[in-house]
This record gives sequence, structure tokens and C-alpha cells, in this order.
Amino acid sequence: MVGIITGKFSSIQMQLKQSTCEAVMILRSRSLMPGGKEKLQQAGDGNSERGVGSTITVSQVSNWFGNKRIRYKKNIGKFQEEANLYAAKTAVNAAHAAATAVQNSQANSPTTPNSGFQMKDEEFQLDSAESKNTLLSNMFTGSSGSFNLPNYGDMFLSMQSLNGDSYQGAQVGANVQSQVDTLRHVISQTAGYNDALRGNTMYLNDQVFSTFSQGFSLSCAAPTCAYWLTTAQCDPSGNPNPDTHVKDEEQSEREAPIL
DNA sequence: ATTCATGATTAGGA
DNA sequence: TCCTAATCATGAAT
Repeated sequence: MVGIITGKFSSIQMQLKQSTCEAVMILRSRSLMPGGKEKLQQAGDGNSERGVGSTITVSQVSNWFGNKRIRYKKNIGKFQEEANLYAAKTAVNAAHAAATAVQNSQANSPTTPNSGFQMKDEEFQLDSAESKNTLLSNMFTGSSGSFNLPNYGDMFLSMQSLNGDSYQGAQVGANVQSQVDTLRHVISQTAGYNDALRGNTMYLNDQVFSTFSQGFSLSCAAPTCAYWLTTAQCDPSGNPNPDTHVKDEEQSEREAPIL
């Protein structure tokens, strides 16, 4: 089970990082359009009626990321403590759910032990631009998130897939669900920003989720995101920490994707 | 009036 | 040049 999850999530991680990277680079390329070098056009077409605040500057984005980084860093202990409390609180419920799920699994298909964990592949097909957009949209509409699985590094995954019928019962699903619930709680406690970006921003560890009001959204580790936005360097396979990331001279720069 | 959240500014360091 | 950390300024909430 763990092996299956690890393999699946490793693949998902790379795909979503690639998508995130592309989203960031698209956003950056828009910010550097002729005549708009400093102005960052807010994504979306239905924004003109708002009048005020239709554009934000690169400096604003940088300040925003910088403030979020430092202020989250200051409160990381509080967030972690709250997350732990909530995890302990939901552990009992998860255990009950696991027991029930195992019972059901055994009753329904006792000869197929792997049936307890199934992931719809189509949910992670990123071959077409449409499916990428769908996934990105699904990821950042408030019903999604990311968390780090112990010993498996930073992994991105879709909570919609984890929280619905993509999983079917079984112990592993219950354990993951427990983490998802914990994450949801953390997000619910840390969400609600409504700032220049006019969106909801949620923090978990060093991950940042920004849902822009116009539907365009992106997500990545905050330092990496800011780094991509300001340097035109994008490497989804690299270290999320820009300090040890693509600043490496041996790492070739990647151009922003052609729109 | 006070507290809190947040954008912006500044100094210092790599 | 860009980051962090500290600090200031300001508006909203209490």
C-alpha cells in the first residue's frame, strides 16, 4: 500500500510541480509584457468592471510574498501546535473509520487486497492543456491542498481526489483522510486573506496556496514561487528552497513558455 | 482607545 | 540584486 502511494504521489508531485511552474511562468511572462513591465496584469477577463485594483505591481507581489514568508515563519510554532492538536483529536475518528472500512473491504472483496486503494488515473492525466487547467482549477478552489507525508519529502496531491470516491475504504485511505482532515483544519484556521491579490491564501508549512479572484491560480512553495516570479528560472524537479535551487550555475535556465 | 492584520519601507547581509 | 528581519503606517475589528 505504502509503495503504491509513494509511486503514485511521486508521479503526481512532478506533474503538479510542472503545472505550477508553468502557471508561475505564464504569470511572470504576463507581468513582463511590453508596456507592462512593472504592472502585473491580474488574470481573468471579467475584472475590468472592478475599476480599482485591476492591476498589481511586481513590487506588491514581492512584498506580499516576503511578508507572508516572515510572518508565517514567526507563527509556524502556533500553526504546528494547532495542527497537532487537531490531528490527535481526529485520530480516534480516523481509527473508527479505518476499522469500519477494513470490515467493509473484507466483506465486499476478501480476495482482492488491493481494492482498498484505487486512484482514478484520469484525474491526473496532464497531457493536454485542458486537463492541466482542470487540475489546476480543482486544486485551488478551496477544496484542495497539499501536505508533506513523513519520510517522503514534499509531495503535492489533490485533496479532491483524496476526499472523494477516488479512494475506496481501507486503512490507508483512512490514514490519509486523517491527514487531509488535519490539513483542512489548518487551512481553515489560516485562510481568509483578502488583500491586493483579492484572493484566498492558505498556508501549510512552507506551502502557499493562492486563489485569485478571477479564477487564475497558482501554488508552490512560497520562496520558490517568488523566485520563479522574479528570476525567470523554473525547475519543478529542483529543490523548493531557492537558496539551493536553480541559482546553481550548473543549472541551465529555462525560458518562460511560449503562450 | 486598543488590538490586530497587512502593505510598505528600511537596513544589513550574502 | 534579492533576501530576511525589523519596523512603520494604516485601516478594520473589538
